[in-house]
Amino acid sequence: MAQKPGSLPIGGCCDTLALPLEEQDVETWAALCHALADKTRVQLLAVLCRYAGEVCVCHLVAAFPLSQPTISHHLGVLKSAGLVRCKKRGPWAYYYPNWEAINRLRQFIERIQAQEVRP
Amino acid sequence: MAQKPGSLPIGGCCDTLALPLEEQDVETWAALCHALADKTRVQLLAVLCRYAGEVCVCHLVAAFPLSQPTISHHLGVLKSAGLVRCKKRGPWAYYYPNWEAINRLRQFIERIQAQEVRP
DNA sequence: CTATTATATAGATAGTTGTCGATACATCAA
DNA sequence: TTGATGTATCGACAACTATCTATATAATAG
Repeated sequence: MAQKPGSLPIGGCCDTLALPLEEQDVETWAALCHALADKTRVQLLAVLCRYAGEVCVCHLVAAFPLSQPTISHHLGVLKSAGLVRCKKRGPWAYYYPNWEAINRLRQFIERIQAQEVRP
Repeated sequence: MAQKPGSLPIGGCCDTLALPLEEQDVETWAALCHALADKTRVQLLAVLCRYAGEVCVCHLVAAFPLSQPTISHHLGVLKSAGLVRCKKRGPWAYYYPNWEAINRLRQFIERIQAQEVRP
């Protein structure tokens, strides 16, 4: 078969394609994206950021056309990913964004974007 | 039951919690995150960005411990989400990042982050 | 044309996830 | 204590997904 025309000098010297990201980073970023891979959770995080400080779960349940257990589930997913935290006061639970995790997500995008070669 | 202590003046005037994001934006961002909600796809996008221009699929298949159809599947998911594009030259397929979509993802994070109140 | 190679698609399967109703747990009022 | 309310958990089910093998499609070499 023909010599590949666009055959890249991959890595500059060899034919082996190096994976740029370390396993742990891949794990972290995939987990963060996974937590935001659902429309309800994207909107939930946006609400928490918009009304940060804290938002009571009962308000969230009222704002979404979903059952209370489902909202609780989505909040749990966001919390497991570290994107939000919560504290309980009396019988109420208040969720709020974890800006550090959100920042990690932005750094991921920026690291990817840093590879772009602009004209 | 007791008056809620942390009861927020949500929205400033009423008890209804407004959803900050429009349906279409939520859809877009969830779809982008969904495409990156998998370790293999995160690494794939990183590789494509690192070696942009273009990367031949056969190199990708060689670099990952997964079957060729599985790599093809993941590239298809990234392509459906608009994060990458591809062109065929002869029998080879070359994938490359779509920086515009990656930028949309960064704008999402930034819009979320813009709500943060710094001390 | 035939054989070979690169890639995509199809089909199957095990595992995951979003959703709900039912229920348990915790907190507070009375 | 009893009842009411806010929240989390459980169990179930349908839908989706990551992966594989097998196969189809496309392009090129001989």
